[in-house]
Amino acid sequence: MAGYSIGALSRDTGCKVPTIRYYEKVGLMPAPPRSQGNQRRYGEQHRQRLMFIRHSRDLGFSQDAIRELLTLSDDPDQPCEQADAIAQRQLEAVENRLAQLQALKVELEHMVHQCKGGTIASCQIIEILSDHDLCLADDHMH
Amino acid sequence: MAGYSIGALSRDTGCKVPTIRYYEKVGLMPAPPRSQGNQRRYGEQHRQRLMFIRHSRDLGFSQDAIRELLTLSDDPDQPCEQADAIAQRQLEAVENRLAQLQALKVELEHMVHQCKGGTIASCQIIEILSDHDLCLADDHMH
DNA sequence: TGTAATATCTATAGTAACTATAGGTTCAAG
DNA sequence: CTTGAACCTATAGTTACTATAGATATTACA
Repeated sequence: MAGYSIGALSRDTGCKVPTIRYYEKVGLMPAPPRSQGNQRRYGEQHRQRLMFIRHSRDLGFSQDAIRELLTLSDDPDQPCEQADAIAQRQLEAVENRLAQLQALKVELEHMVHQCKGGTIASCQIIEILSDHDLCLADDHMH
Repeated sequence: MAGYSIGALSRDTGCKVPTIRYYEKVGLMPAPPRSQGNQRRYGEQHRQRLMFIRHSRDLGFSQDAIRELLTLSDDPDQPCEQADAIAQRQLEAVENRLAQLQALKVELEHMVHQCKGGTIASCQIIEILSDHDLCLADDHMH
């Protein structure tokens, strides 16, 4: 019986076995042929597709975005504007998240440096968390 | 009947009504007294506690971390080492995430700038996503 | 005081993106 | 041919909420 087992595919791609089955269930991966005993048998095109999915996930693309990208990549004659737009959106999201985390880091550093030991009664960390006015930026995320 | 309604508390704290009920269910907020008709009635101490929770969430603390922090703050004579440790841990997590996002941003920018329009067949975005070797850092997160 | 609009109540299910578990079957090596 | 690892399905759990449905309470206004 030719083809990778799900475990081999998993080792090959770094994607866990239950995750591969999950991707099949949600339709990111096609249902592969089965062995006589009903076990999944994958081929090269499955490996490619799974790599694409993992790489996209690593880059923070959502399942929905990946679904779009996969549909696009299945149709090589389409203009690539849409793919570009998806990537642009992702880039913007990442940039926003970066800015938020930067602000957050500053505030956490502030909290940590304020704490000089002692008891909770005088703990700046608890105090800062209790009183929004004591924090540096009024308007963190959302 | 004295006290805030859940809606008033929500407006006051910026925390959605179902979220307040949810916090009660998971034990972050205590069950408040009820009106004759079984509606929740909150007081000032509830407002304080909810603010603490929201602010902590905004800073990215997990529910578990907040639970710890709340236990600490309920016991003002404890040394504040533990609160400091929680904040430190949180700071480290934020720093790691920042580094990851930086790498990610670079790669997305690379992808986006490579794309010069055209069709999917020649689209660098799809190509980079398809072939891990084309990406800048081999080893993004996890 | 009556009524209508708004707010609240509970319980349950859904969200994203998986991970873990239980209980059973198949495969590959010795 | 046996045994242990890998595989199968189905279901439940994770985090931190959000949404829904159907019933009751409160409040504002006439």
